[in-house]
Amino acid sequence: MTVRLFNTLTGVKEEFVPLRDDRVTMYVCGPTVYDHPHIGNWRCFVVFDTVRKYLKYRGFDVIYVQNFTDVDDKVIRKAHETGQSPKDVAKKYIAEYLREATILDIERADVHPRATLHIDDMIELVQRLLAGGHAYESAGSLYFDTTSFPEYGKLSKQKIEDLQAGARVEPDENKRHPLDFVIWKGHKPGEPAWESPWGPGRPGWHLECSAMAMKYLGATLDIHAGGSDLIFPHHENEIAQSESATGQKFARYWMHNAFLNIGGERMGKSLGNFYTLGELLEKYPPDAIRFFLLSAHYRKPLEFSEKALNAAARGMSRLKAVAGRLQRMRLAVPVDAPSRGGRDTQGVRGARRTEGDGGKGADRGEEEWLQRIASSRRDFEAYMDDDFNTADAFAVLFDLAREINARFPDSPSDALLDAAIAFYKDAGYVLGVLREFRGIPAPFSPGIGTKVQDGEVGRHADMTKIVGGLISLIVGIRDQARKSKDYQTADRIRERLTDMEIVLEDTPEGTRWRFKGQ
RNA sequence: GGCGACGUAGCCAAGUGGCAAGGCGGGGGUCUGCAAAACCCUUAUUCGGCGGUUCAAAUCCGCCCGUCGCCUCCA
Repeated sequence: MTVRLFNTLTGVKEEFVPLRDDRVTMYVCGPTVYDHPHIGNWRCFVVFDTVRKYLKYRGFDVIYVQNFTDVDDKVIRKAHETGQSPKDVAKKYIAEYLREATILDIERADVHPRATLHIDDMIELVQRLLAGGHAYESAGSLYFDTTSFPEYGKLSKQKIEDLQAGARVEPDENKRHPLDFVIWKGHKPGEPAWESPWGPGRPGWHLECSAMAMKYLGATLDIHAGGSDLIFPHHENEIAQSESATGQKFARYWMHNAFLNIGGERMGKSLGNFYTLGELLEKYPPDAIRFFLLSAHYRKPLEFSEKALNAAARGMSRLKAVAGRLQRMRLAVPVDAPSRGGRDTQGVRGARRTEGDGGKGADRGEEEWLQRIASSRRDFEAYMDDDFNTADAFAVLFDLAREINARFPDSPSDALLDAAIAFYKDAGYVLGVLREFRGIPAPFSPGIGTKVQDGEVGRHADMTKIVGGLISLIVGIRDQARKSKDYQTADRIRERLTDMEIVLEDTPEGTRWRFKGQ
């Protein structure tokens, strides 16, 4: 099987074949660093992080580039509003982006180029366009001449005439054609400017992606991705510029994600109907948020609601629980009395008893279980191969989880446990969930109620330890009460802890506690 | 006006020709000192509406209704 993906350029699902054997070059349009991204923005970053990871899982060496737009109208406006320099604004929000991306288990790009550090590359690109007759100077600015690129409109499937018809483009006297776009803006007072052969100014928005993508990934990239709002004009313009300059195809596969909706409408900064990651993290664990963002196919709109987030959190909780069980089985040392094989399978016997003999409960042998794990992995791959169907991929994890909870062997072989654990770890890596299970420490524990703040990380780690110790102490006291049949006291303690979102579970192996949702 | 999506159970959502995934929620059980967790059973004879093609359609075609996005900064 091979990976198939929907290519916006051709409008169909295609087999994915990278230009160079096992190497994939991928460019994803990154954030404009003037504020925190909202959760709708994060959908894009999470989706393409997942694409990247799956391609890596598939054995491709992925070179992933994601830019930071650190000079544009919004950055400049923010700077004026806050009395900072545009540079400081960008610096702050780049740091914020990277911190929040880590929380969502988004891997660092191989290169995170910043527009302001690539002015020379952009000037060079403008010069090539000028030399090729694709650009012209007008009133101190430089424009791309869209009529010089016959294929203009091929990505958005628009005809130049149609675009003109409805466009509410404010007439720019300096443009020869309404669709022409600025590639170099002449200097205006109060704006940052760089020297250029055409005098001081700053780069146009579309130019940076072309220049930086080609600088790090070559004239032709395998995958170029972004939100579907970027199809036109941003990506259309990138194609026009890049292909006019190089004469080569700019990107072979274009991928675009659909929006996150709220109340049926697109979540957006300007509409004010957005949630930031920080807000959601106060109520939901990061992998629940990530699961939610991947619970619909990336090309379909996804409806945001707290209800949906809650559902995702509960679901993730189940997945984490089964992963935890597998891990405890793997780590368990056989100190228990041999007569009691059941390690963490409480309820299993009862379930079997009530099941009667419907056949469903028939025990599988070791070999059959290994095959079952293998078939889950195959299903997972088949769904991901099909244009990254994360919704179905998650369904595979849930199906297997139920079976494991219901009737996994009491004494599985190491090989079987390893196979099950490896599958959940691999799938968890690709989908960006089950972080603790994968051995990656959580950036923070939401249940403790401490917000992640710069400089507080160390202190918070101590708090985690202290709180954990205190809970264990209280749980120990409660267990004493239970042993002496003082259930009134035991229940009171449990109720109080439950009120604090600390869940107690009495099992044959003793009492376990966890934060709600964990 | 041009281009492009979407409408599947209470909610989120997969499925694009062969008897409707998965998650959450609801109902009923098992287990438990009681819980929690887990498991079992159950919860859409039906996929916006009406026609058509087909042995067979949520899936293809046509029309209609409704919602949304892009065409302007926007993930």
